[in-house]
Amino acid sequence: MSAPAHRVPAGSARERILDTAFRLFYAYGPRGVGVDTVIAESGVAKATLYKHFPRKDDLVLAYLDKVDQAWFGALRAAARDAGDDPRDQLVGMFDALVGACRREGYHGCAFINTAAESPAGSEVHARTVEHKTVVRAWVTDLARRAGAPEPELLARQLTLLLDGGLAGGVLDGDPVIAEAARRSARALVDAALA
Amino acid sequence: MSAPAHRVPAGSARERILDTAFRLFYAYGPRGVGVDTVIAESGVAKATLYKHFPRKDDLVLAYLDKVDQAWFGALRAAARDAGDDPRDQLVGMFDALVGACRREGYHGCAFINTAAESPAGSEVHARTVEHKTVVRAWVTDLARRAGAPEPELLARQLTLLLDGGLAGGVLDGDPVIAEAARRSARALVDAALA
DNA sequence: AGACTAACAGACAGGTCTGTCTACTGGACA
DNA sequence: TGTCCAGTAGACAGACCTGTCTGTTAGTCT
Repeated sequence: MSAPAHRVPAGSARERILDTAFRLFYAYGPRGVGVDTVIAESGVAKATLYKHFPRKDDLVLAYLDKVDQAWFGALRAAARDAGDDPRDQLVGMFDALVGACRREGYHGCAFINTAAESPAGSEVHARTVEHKTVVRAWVTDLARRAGAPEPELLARQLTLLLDGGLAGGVLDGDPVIAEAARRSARALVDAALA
Repeated sequence: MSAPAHRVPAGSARERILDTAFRLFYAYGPRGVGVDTVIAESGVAKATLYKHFPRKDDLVLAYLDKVDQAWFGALRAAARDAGDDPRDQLVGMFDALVGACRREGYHGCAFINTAAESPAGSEVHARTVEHKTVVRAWVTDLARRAGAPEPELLARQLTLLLDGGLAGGVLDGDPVIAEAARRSARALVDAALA
């Protein structure tokens, strides 16, 4: 079960690279950060980086997977914290957005930002679509359990608000945006389940 | 009043450059298009481009101004077409989003896309904030005239929907997104003015 | 005719980027 | 002791990018 002991710090180089890439890519966008910078900041040799991530794109995709885990996790945690009623959970997930806005270095949606600088048919694009689809499916399920007559529509409306709140974050992380999104969510949920 | 006749085709070179930049920048992002490409596609000499736009950034800013005119113009036109009631205009402006989604080559919000690939304190960023502020001020005015008790909040909520709809456009121009935004707008306007 | 101006054509410098390659280091295992 | 392996260090090729500069062409005004 335990990782082979002779393999030094269990992939520490890979993790250092990915952590550094996460930080830099989010702050400046993948295109705005050269591999040399990632190498320098993570204190790793170039050959090591290219061994773990043969193309820079592989590193970008790994970065997006990391973002997906973090963001989707935050959404589910916020929904869970809102109680047992799916109706409250649909609104409560917006606390993840409020929290994100408050975080130092908040810079909007990593997926949208990355997709914006990637060619149309790229893997990055596909991965982003996949992420958005998974999140929306989860929200749709929540809406269905809340008893919404048109769960797909409500999910679409709520994810639209999420995207809008995240997109605006590229400019400033004003929490008033997240609050407005939260209040919109409440109004839409109430209207759908009236 | 008329432009000096001796000045050949009235800045045709400048316009050709700007039109080409508009098309290419929107499709691939300013960073994804080199000045050499703009030169080649607009059939202009390099010196001519750099005469009209001393730095590439100047061209990017001119591009954003063009986008601002087009998009803000489309929003106002859609609102105007919705009738005289400010309440209907607040919802009607979403027809601009529906129209944009349907357009060939639709690729989301040029401002957000460009801001996503620009450093934090850049002129591009400032111009984007300015654009969003102007649009929101206009929506706020509409909300006030519609009699909303909290026009700033309603405007924030509606522009959030606009941004969300536009942001999602980087991935696909599914008109169902714009329709969902429109229906959200109706629900939010009704809820605010109930 | 002469001066001016807008634009064309394209070489060039200097920098950055990705990705490859060689040579070396030190620990783990047989 | 010898082999393997992950990692370090850094040179290098080749592409691309911005911005500058030189020289030429053609039309317009005086």
